[in-house]
Amino acid sequence: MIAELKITPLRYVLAVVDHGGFHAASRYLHRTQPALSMAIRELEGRLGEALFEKGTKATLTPYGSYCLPRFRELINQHDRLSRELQARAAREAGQLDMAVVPSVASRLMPKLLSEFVSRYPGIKVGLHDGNADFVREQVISGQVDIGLSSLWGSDEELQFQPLFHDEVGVVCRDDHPLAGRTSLMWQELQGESLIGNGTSRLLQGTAAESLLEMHDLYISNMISLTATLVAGMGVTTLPRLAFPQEYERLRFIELADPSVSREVGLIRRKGYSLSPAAQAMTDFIIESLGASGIPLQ
Amino acid sequence: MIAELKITPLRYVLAVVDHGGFHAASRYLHRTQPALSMAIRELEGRLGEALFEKGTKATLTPYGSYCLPRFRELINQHDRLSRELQARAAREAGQLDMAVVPSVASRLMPKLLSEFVSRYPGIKVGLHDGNADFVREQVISGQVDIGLSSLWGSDEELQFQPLFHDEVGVVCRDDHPLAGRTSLMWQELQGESLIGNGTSRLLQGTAAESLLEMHDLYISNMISLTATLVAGMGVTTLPRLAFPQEYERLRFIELADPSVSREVGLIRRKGYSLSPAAQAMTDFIIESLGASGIPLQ
DNA sequence: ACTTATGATAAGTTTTTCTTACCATCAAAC
DNA sequence: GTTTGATGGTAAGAAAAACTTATCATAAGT
Repeated sequence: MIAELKITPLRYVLAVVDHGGFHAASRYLHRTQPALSMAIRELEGRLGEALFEKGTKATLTPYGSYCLPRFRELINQHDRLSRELQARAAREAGQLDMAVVPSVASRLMPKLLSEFVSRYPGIKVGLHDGNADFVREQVISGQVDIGLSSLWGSDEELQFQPLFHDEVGVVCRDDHPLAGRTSLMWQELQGESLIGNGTSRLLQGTAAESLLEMHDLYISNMISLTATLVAGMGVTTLPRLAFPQEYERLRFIELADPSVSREVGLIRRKGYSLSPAAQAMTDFIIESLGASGIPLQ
Repeated sequence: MIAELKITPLRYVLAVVDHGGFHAASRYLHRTQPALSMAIRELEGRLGEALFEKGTKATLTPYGSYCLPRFRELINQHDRLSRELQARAAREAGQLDMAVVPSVASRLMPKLLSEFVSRYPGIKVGLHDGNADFVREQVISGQVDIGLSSLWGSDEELQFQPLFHDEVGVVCRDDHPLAGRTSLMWQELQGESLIGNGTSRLLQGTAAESLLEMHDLYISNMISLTATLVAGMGVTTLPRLAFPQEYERLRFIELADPSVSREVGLIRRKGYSLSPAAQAMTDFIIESLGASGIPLQ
């Protein structure tokens, strides 16, 4: 038979000792003195030994003296835990990991993260980037709490919350014949040296699908792709967010017909709720991107 | 505001997880299922975050998964403490120190202790021996829990529980003229070479008091005293318990007139209660010595 | 479709905890 | 020496908490 030591009576014992009496302790605890007497007597009954001497003064027995620091220790452990768990629930502490596609990582996350950490100083964020399949995999396996990417088709295991549309356009060097245009139709790309990349599958199922067959070159790595474009070896299609602004010689021209876009949104496991920290990030992202509409300049 | 996490609802959470559901857990805990539902819901309210998913299955949320091992840890600490304190109260564990005079240490304690440790296998005993003043000092200062000695006069700080009378007699070598006697009167010691020792003050206030003035020699150390007696350099007075039986050539002769004795008993601090272990020892000693009457053979 | 699980909810009961009111004891103050 | 103001303990009833019974809605198994 193991006695259930409730935390409250232990606190009463500490208070009586610390304040030197039942009355003083009762004032401190906002309880009446008999409440303490009875609770402590109850505790003594459970333990099978008196904690306080019978006399008029509130003096500990040797057994009580032995118990006191142990009570204090248990209470401290309790309070520490309670505080920690409450802090997590209140988003004042915690940890979250998210997986995002590179375009989001480089164009969206810097500003988002800096605002997030200043709003939630206690939360630690882990950011992992990779292509859409990587993001999907990480979310499904539970390696990360949430993902930021686009999803093709519906997924049984995932829940997708759309955030914004990212229009696909053509990227070429500034001396290319099409470079000065603000928009164009897919037919105008006939005969161009078109380079495929990881986002090319966005064209599948659109009027521009036949462009996919024109690929002489397929480059998945973004650095290689841009270097190739800068070298003037061809053009490619990219969502606007994935267009690397930092290259002066590259131009982005909207694809007006057909209008092709990917839908970027939050990805999470279906049927699972989020950790408080991940929920905070989710709410924060929806609030940030939802309010400002299109997130890019 | 720090939330008070009661131990019982934490146990409920563990049971639900361990048994894979509220119903299974309720059977295990001998509670009804709504009791668990409500208690856990209450706990979730305190923490400010759900522990279980809302769906039909009893699945932990990520927050719940985070909490679970911490709940388990707190409960383990609680149980360990509860068990330990109860074991002490039940005298199944603990520690006690006692101070005794050398005669008690060598003649009484060996048997007493061996019986005590077999009766209370969990209790550790520390035995410290010294003269009556040492015992008194150790008890008053709280260095030891109890003392076994005789007390002269009443002491404000000490409580004395008499156990038995220890008669004073004369000790001499087997070739001494008095050696064959079974009892004698103090006058018969006139002219003898009387050696004083730590117990000589027992004669104070008795008819034999004048013997104290006859001391040519005073030897406090027992080994030295016996060596001197064995050397035939004189006689001394000792309580029977202090008479060292292991010396073949020494004889103990009762002092019939006046009959002088010391009262040996338990000494403890007045107004303080004993630790469970010390109480066990006290009870044991009273039971052992009280029943058998005179403890010596 | 029917049965049998699951957990949630509502109302009422039991148990626990606390307060009010009072008592006994002790110590310092008048 | 009595009085006063502390101390803590006790008893009865009120308030709060925990639990049970009864019932429901929903999902999964047959």
